[in-house]
Amino acid sequence: MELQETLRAKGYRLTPQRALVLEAVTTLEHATPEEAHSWVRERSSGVSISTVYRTLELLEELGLVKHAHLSHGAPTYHTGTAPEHVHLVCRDCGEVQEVEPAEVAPMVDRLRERQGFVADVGHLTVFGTCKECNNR
Amino acid sequence: MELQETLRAKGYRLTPQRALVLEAVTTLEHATPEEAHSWVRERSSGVSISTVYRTLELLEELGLVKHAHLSHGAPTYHTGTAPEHVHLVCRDCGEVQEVEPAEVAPMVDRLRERQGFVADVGHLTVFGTCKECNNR
DNA sequence: CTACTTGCAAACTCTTTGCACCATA
DNA sequence: TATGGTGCAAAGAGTTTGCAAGTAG
Repeated sequence: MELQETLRAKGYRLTPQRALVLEAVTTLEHATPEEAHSWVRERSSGVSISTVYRTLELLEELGLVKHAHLSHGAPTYHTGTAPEHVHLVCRDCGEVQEVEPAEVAPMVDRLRERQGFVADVGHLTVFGTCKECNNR
Repeated sequence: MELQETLRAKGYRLTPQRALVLEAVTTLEHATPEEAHSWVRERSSGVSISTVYRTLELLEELGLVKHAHLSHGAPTYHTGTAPEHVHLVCRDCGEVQEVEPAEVAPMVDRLRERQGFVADVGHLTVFGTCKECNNR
């Protein structure tokens, strides 16, 4: 199993909790720590929220998950192995859309060329108003 | 005074606290609620942090200030009348750069055309690594 | 076995809210 | 003087941490 190896490579152990948290993030696709915790608890009721936080941090360090800020509150995690995508968050209806990095590529290229700044596209969240809300 | 009028137009009152908070944001250019509070306190020691939060929310509603998320923690406020700008935040050194909306205009246009999504450029923060950190 | 992990509870940071008193218009 | 505003303290989210007990390797 890949998780096992990735953990062991850095001296960490594979525990049921860690496997569950990773599975939660993978399954839910976008999960806050709270949501991941609920999902995990349905399978194994004793897992504490602290472990979820610790595990998410660990998985992120290992590159297995990434997070983005889609609201003012909690961050949302998604698998780090999934294709990168940019989040569009509508401030009126709260809807979250995912778009391909190609949509923002012109900006990324420009920033790299003119500012020497390399954008982390996978972490990018654009706030604004969606199509539906603009037509109201 | 402009602040006075803007407030009164919506039935709000001009108080010394409100004037101070706006002045803090204008002077500091980028201030977290905490930083604005400190600044205000140097002038008027009794002002409470709750008032700062309440005032920032109010000023934002009036369009006099805007906020962006430049770190995982507190939001930073800046005057809403200043020219819009995009924030580039380096995750290695923490430096915050401001660039003109023109830098991201191609992305904004593309999102509007293809997704019907109107981006709020003034709120946009791009995380990544800056020129200096890339050359290390 | 033993070092790494976990659960629990407490602590912490940032922000919001209820309420009695205060001050603007 | 009538609202709207303020300070204070307490309550809430979200997150982190110390520590004793548990467990993977």
